[in-house]
Amino acid sequence: MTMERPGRATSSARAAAGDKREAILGAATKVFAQRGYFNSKVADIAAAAGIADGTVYLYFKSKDEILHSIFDRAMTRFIDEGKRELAEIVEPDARLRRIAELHLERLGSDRDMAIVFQVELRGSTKFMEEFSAAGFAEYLDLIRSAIADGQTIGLYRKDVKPVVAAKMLYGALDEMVTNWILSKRAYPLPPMAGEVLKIFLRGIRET
Amino acid sequence: MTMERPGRATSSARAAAGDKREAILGAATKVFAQRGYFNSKVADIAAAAGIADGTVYLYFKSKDEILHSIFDRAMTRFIDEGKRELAEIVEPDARLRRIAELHLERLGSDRDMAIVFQVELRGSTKFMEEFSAAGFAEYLDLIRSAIADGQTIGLYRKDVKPVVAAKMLYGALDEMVTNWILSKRAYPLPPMAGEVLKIFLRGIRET
Amino acid sequence: MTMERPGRATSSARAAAGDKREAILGAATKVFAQRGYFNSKVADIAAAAGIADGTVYLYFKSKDEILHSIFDRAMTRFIDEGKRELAEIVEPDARLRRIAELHLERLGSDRDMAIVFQVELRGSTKFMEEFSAAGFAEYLDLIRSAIADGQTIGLYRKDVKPVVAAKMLYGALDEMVTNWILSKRAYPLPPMAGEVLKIFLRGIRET
Amino acid sequence: MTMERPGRATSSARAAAGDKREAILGAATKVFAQRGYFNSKVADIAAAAGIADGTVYLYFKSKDEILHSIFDRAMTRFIDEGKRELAEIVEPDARLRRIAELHLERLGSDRDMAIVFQVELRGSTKFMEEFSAAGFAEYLDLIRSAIADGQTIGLYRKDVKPVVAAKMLYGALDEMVTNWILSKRAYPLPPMAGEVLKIFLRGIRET
DNA sequence: AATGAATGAGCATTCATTCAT
DNA sequence: TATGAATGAATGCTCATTCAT
Repeated sequence: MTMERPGRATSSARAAAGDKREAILGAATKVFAQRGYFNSKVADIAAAAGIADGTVYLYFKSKDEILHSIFDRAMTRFIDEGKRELAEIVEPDARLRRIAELHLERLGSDRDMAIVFQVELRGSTKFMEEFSAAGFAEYLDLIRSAIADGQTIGLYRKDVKPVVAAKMLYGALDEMVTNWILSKRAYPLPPMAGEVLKIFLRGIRET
Repeated sequence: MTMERPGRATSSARAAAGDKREAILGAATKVFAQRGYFNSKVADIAAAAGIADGTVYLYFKSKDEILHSIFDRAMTRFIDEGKRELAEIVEPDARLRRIAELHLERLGSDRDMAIVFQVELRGSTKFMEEFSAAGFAEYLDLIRSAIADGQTIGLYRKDVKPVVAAKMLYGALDEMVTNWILSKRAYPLPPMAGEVLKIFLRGIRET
Repeated sequence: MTMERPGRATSSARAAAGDKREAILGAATKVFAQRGYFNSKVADIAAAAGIADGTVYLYFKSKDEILHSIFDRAMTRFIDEGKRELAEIVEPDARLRRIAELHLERLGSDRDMAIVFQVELRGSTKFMEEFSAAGFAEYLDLIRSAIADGQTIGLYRKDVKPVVAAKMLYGALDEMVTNWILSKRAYPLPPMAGEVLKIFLRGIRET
Repeated sequence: MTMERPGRATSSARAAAGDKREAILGAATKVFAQRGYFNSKVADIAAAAGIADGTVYLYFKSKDEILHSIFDRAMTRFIDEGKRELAEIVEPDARLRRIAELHLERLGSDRDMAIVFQVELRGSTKFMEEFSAAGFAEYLDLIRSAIADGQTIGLYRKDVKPVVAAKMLYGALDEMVTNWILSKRAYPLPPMAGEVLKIFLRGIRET
């Protein structure tokens, strides 16, 4: 990683700017996941990224901004991918299923990232409020509208509030992730989507 | 205040000691809720409790132990109350309903405590693991067994795993609390129990 | 300094608060004089005062505040003493002479303090402006009014502007101090007052 | 800009080098005057000079050397000009007058330079000592010898020490400059020379 | 000569914890 | 028990300087 063959040094150095930012973000994700945000030193992150302490500040204004960037980057990716994946799915059941699967696939594919999302990002009301205001509201609305659509076409019960049902599904998925993180056993997370939906969809289905 | 007549010193001191311990715990809950665990100074807690900084260490070994004690105290109370309340309820639906209600009533009645539980206690995997190992497992099992009972008597579907269903219900309730905390509007939390169960119970019911 | 005989421990501890503040101010004056404000570490000051680093912050909010306090303390003392000394002197020549003597006596009696005043306090326009606005204006006015008085009674020439003459005297005294500080030879500063006045008073005297 | 035809490279580069050195010195004077030496970053200077940070080090060994160079350059200019201007003036009064005028003209014509001289160069005893040893001694001697000459020809009092009188004049002029820098009002500095001399020359004149 | 990304030593300040009274 | 002054380890961030290109 540090040593490069001479012949490739130039192209490698050129790509370095973006790479280094990514390296810091990756290192920070790992470090935050292991020690927690407040217990992580900037020096730890720099060391994990293989750079000098001061270099961190060429790419981020503060330790706090690193945490925010981890969140922003992941959220942007997640929402972009989500929109693309859901673009052609109109059937409510299918949409909710895809949402749930994506949720667990995404977080289940990167344990460190998941830990940061489930644990570190919640360590302060300040951040949670920002999180709420940012991507979360949009995400929750995605679920809510699918449920509302299902009600419109008579697929789902009209006596449940779509917002509440959406929060419920989100909360259930969220709990699956948290449990997976804390579990000592290593099991695949995505299959839990089916388990949750088995109950949830029956619960909101019109009889 | 410092000097007591010998004859009464012991009992009085004991009562005072308990009171002061409670005062610190209460003050800490408020302070942690407002500023977050890592941003709270022991001096803040002492000031809020109306005592000197050093006195805190006569009752707690460290700042960390205060957080733990807040959790332990609340969890003990919650579980005790839960056991008492649920002692005579055997019907699964009713048990789950009572559990959900208690969950939201308890946290909905003390916003600061709720913030500490929903936010601060999750700021570190270390604590979450301890939390998991401690009361949470027991709590989750309470839900799980009610569901298993429901399956046994043919009330609930046998194709859902009780553990998963239990986590799902817990996650849903948990999300209701988190949303309530972060919401700018002040609404009563307990009624959300009904909303959640409306979906959940239908979702696990045998048809 | 650290060890006290038991019998005096209490009163010593009681006096400690004021003493410690003084100790820090004294230590800082010495350290600033030796290394310069910007090159002095708070740790240096603490060490020189025989206390722990953090203790400094129990008495001062910042390194900057220490410098300000050195100035304030000295200025207050100087002005108080000046007012007292000058209270009964009305004759302009005598007043100017006493002012000049006090100026050089005061700074000549504490070389470190003098260095801080002549060198460190001038290392920034910011501080010089504050200095200007604070005691300096008052001090200069003391000189100015003595000269103006002299003009009124026909002792001093009316074709010189009192403000300019005042600045001139101040500048001359100031230069004596600066030269004294930088000089390798150790000579008494106060006698320079006579030398300066020999020229100055003749310069402004009505013929 | 970087590539030059071989034939012209040397002279062109040499000129550019000198220009760039000047540019850095000019930029540094402005920056130091505004923010103070210790609060100025080398990056600020480079930016103000329109060059890259690293380029500064092709012309100066350190930040400190820049300050020294500013001083050296100005002092050399000042002394050269002084010698030229004073070459044909032998009459003591006239010499002192010309010295005072030059002093105030020079500093009064470049406020940033004046600030650096009056404020920044005095922020450390170390520098002041060097300053003393360098041009200042020579400058002071210029004044002193003029006064001594005046004594020899019976123009000035013999009971004043030429060195003290020289310091006094210097101190007075210096104070005029400092006051001018700190003043919020913008007034011409050179006329103050006359005001100062009006008093000073009378003060040293033989009666 | 010029660049500017990278370095890493350096430091003011905070705050959990201790302990003499 | 209670106090609160004192401690000193800990750390985010800055910035003069270097050096590969």
